[in-house]
Amino acid sequence: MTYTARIQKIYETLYDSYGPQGWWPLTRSQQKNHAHPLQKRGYHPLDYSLPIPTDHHGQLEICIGAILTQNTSWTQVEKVLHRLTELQMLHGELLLLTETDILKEAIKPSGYFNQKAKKINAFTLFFNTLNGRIPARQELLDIWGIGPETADSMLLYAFHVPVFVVDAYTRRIFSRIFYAAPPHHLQDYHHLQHLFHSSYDSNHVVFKEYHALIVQHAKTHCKKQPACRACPLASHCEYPSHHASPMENRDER
DNA sequence: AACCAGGACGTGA
DNA sequence: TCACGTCATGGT
Repeated sequence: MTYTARIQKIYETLYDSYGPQGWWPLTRSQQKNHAHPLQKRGYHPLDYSLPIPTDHHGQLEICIGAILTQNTSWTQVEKVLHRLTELQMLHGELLLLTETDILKEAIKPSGYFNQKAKKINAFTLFFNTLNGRIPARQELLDIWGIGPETADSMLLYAFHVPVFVVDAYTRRIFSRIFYAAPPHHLQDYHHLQHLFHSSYDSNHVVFKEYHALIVQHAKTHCKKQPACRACPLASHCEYPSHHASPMENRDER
């Protein structure tokens, strides 16, 4: 079985198991149609058109969220985004007028507030020059504080550019799935990204859903200490789960 | 009470 | 290039 076929099969399985994820969450997204009853606020499953290109506020919110969530849990970022919304600070111009100390205080719950305030400022300066234009990937990477994952998250979820987002979860899950016969350079961002790009033809819908499903799967089953019991990917995975947890750190102590 | 969370940057070899 | 230290808060 080719890697492409496996990548595609794994996507189908994840989608069947967890369903459409409705990423990226937007605080102001009012879902049209009748949404699923117990759906979390802000998520918009099966609506891949959000944010619409003229919704600069939504675009900015996603980009700021992408910066804030660097090495930080999303629940902390949600708190900050709601604080920023109530303070009416999620606007490109107002954000730059805000005192640095005020901004730092507002984003404190999401951690790294000194670095992230600087990153938000650097990005907002650039964002305000866009005027609705879609940025090039390299333009984003040239901004201080924006690396490959943050840039691709912005491109995919705020601007609907078909790029696959690789994160720590992606590496963890697929280093286990390809445990026995790993593709070369599985740890490298762009090599891993290419594996997904070559499996789909610039499909922003699949890329949005796939990354979100990976996050969901990493949180429920493929955790740092894996919970392989009832794992939906068990039949696709080469990781030797049966002697996983107790023996893993046997050389410690 | 360590460990983890939707990374990126600066440094030295 | 690349491994490693640093950045910070809150939840488990």
